[in-house]
Amino acid sequence: MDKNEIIAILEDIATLMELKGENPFKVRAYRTAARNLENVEEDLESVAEENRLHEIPGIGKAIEEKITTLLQTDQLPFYEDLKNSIPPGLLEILNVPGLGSKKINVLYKKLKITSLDKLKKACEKGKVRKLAGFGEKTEANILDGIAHLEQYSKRTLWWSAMVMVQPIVEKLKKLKQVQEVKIAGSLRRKLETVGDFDILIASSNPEPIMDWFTSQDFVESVIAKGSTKSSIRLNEGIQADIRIVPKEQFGFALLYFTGSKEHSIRLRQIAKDKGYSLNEYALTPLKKKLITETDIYRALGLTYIPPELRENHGEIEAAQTKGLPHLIEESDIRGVFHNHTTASDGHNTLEQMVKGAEELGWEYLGIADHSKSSFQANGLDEESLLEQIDQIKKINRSKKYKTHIFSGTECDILKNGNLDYADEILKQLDYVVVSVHTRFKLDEKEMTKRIIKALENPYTTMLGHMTGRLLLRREPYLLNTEKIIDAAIANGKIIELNANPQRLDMDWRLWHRAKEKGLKCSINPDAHSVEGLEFFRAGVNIARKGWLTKDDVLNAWPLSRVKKYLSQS
DNA sequence: GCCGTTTTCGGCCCGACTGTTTTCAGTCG
Repeated sequence: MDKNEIIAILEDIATLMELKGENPFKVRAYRTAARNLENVEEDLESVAEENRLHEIPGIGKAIEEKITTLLQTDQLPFYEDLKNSIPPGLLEILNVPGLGSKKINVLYKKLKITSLDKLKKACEKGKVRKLAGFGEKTEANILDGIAHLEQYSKRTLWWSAMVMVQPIVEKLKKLKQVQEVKIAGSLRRKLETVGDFDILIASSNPEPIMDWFTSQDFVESVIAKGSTKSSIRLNEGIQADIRIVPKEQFGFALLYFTGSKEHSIRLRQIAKDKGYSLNEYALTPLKKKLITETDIYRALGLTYIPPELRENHGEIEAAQTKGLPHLIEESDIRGVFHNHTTASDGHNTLEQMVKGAEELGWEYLGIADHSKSSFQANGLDEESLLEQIDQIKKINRSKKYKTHIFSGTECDILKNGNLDYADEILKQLDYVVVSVHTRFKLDEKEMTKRIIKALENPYTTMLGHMTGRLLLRREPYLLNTEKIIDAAIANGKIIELNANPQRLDMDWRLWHRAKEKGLKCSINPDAHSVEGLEFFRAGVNIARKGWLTKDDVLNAWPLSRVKKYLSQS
């Protein structure tokens, strides 16, 4: 059993205990343990074998025993008993907004409600409103919640979310009562997908803003409306929360509503250790005026932590010792490598793509059309590829564009780990991206071996979209990421950060440790059109979440350094 | 269930909004 499965079980235990009405602090202990386990980068089995599990924060005697049992036997009687003691339907009821463990317990005990379906019927018959602590409105809200559950429970890609929320922010900025507007929450932290939108406003006159916000065309329904906080549902089905505070509290509120929750909890603990209390309005009893987030971090003995890093993945410790990296920025990008043209499945010609890159001010652009096995993507046969190489040479020589073009390929990794072109072809290219496009269902061992073999090919430059995941659509294929990262480093290969908003692969959670081990990154938009080049911005967001600096990223290097690197690799 | 240079017992982050109540519990972020 691997770490992720154990994390899932610990979280499950927490939820089940919550439903049983267990001591909330006990419940929290399991959640904390699960969360802290996520941050463990060592192999869990070795840690367990060396009896060091209890050294992980939040893991004491009881949870250590449970993890050990799971590692050794793949099962946990305690967990099985817990599951058997609770009707599984109660878990899905937890997803109904407004229903928590207490209310669900009442429903279960008084009305024998064990599923969403039974809950719906009880509401329709008017039984729920008669329960103590429930009423007509609660009943109506439950019915409403069930109706929307399926439709609205989905998360949204960060990129799509920004498209929805930006126009709202722009309109808010124009209201005369609004002094300042900022997007907060997971959107500000640039998480790959978001569940809702948080917007924060500074104003001394909130009522007109709330009236405006809750009455616009983009509002499907108003969930809550108060003088400082309101929640609406957008027509697209996503919840948007707006919070209005006086200007002097804006920094505190921004910090608080940016989160993450885990990061905020750590900050509060640090404040408490220093004899303060931190909330979304102030750091008390400190009298000194703290205006910005930087001021607040400083008062806590920390350097400023960029929102992307606020995940409690070691950023607090680093900020205490002034050890945070100088994160890569959009303006550091000097070109991109993984792009397609009409030669394979792209929508724009080679020259249109180069012109697009030139307009972005880039020094270079890499062309990597599909290889011959990718029939579905009109992959190039050897002859067409050689023609393209010639064409690129001619354009470069003509100096028609300020942007230098590199000849590459996105070469399929065949089932056995061989590449789709022979070495004689590959060696004529400036670089080679290798990717898996077929046979996704191999088992973990075989897939890992396959990819490592491709990384061992001397002509391979970088690995494309490592896990093949499509966010909110397709799970990653099975592979051992640790082994692949190690193999890439051992062979001097780069791993791509595919910046397509649906991919963002390799995941940011893996980058911090990988870069410390020496892995280099290439932020690649996987553009299939000129507009697609813009995806590099989503890639930079994720690179920042992965603690990457411009030195870690090949395509933030100047042309001369890139040329030198590619000629030597 | 975890944790401890005040503690091995008694805490554990904190505030707004809703809907139910007549002063507050539950839920949420």
